[in-house]
Amino acid sequence: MSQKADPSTSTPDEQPAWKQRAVERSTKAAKLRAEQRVERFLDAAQAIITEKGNTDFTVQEVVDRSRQSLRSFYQHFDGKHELLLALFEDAMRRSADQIRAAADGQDDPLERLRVAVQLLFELCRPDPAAQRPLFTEFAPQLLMSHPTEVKIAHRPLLALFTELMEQAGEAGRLREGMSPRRAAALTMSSIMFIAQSSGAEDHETAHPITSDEVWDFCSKGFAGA
Amino acid sequence: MSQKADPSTSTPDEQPAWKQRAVERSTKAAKLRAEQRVERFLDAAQAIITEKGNTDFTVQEVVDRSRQSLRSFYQHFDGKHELLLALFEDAMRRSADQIRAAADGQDDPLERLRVAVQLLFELCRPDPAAQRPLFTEFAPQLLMSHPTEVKIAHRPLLALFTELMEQAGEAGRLREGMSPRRAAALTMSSIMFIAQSSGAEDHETAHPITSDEVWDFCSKGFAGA
DNA sequence: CAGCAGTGAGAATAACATTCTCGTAGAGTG
DNA sequence: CACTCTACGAGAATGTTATTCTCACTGCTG
Repeated sequence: MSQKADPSTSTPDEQPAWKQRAVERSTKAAKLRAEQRVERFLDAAQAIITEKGNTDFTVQEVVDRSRQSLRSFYQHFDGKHELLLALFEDAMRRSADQIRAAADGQDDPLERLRVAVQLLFELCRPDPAAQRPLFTEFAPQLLMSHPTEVKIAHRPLLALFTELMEQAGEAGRLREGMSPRRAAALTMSSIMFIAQSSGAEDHETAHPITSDEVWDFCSKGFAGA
Repeated sequence: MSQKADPSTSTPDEQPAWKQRAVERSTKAAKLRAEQRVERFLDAAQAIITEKGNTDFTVQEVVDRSRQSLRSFYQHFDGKHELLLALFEDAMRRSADQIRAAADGQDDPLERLRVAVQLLFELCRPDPAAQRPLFTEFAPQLLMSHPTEVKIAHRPLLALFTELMEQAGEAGRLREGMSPRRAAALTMSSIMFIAQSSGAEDHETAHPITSDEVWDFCSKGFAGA
């Protein structure tokens, strides 16, 4: 459709460097503006979520709050879906940083893991009070509709846990034949779902599962000798 | 609002036996018809889900398929939500039965548990081919919007796993101080979420987690000596 | 037969996400 | 400065669903 003359190279995608730079200069400003607008949408959405405590906001609300327009919103996002995804990724990244920081306070590899496991558990828990990562609320839904994107969002956390598992492995604290990567993935999944399930406890035989129990379970399983 | 004369008893809810029976007789037919209609809605919805492989049907589709009317649908269900919940509970119950049957084929308590764990894992796994319990697709979403109802739906399965854990415990195969009930809850949560996460693998470092790995993880954890 | 509860058919409503139209302000360019 | 071109704001228009409402009918029961 838009192929212009380009007889010199076999890779029409890659323009000569000078042209790239020229275009870039011409684009930089626009790009910057775009980023600012995206940022405003993101901030507005984050604020609304924190206020309302859930992710049931309308696009209109975000638009109004950010003092921009629907027109603009859909120019920058493929849809509400992408906005949520962006926020989710961000929250995941922040959580990973927070957990890493907490784990770094420990010397023993297993202790580091324990801290990480327990903190992740607390962060994923549906806490009515602390609206911090209420994204855990819509994460499960996302997990089904866009598993690939969720995997990407989980990456920072997975990387962190894999590191911690590797350290434990080098210290000979991992079970034989246990791949650090697998162990990390399995542990993360377990923690996150258990946290979700432990949401509304209070029924019949009191279920308030504690982070200690979770750690115990993940590290040692349920089987005896 | 509707209080009629009832000078004889302090419990206006309990009518004399003859009246109860009269009402019952008068009601029985209606009740039967209602049940049939509900059943038709349920069957129609189940059929559509199995066909389409997901739960994105419209109420209208169910109504058309069951040859009834919207009017009737909302007379029998509080909304689409209740329909899904009913189907979900049903699927859970059936799965529990299936797993129990499979586990009964084993003698050793731990083997029973292994079979149960692995089968549950397979059942919860998002299999594009087998549409059987595709309810796992919307279960996570439900988990957030109506945790209480989900808990109720999980009950049969939880009961089964608790039984199996107790048997293992009596055989001295459970870890010290491990409550069968807790072990069951933790194990179930882990399996179900891991199954979900293992959905779209195929990226980078091949993640096709197997049921063996899940069993290994749940039973022994990741920690070494 | 009259009344009533349940029903079918389908229009009306409500909420949203998403798209589209029109008019404008600002940046880059000559 | 005048011109063009792009992104933007404001908000109307569309499309999809769930949910409710209206009207007419039907089968039962007294």
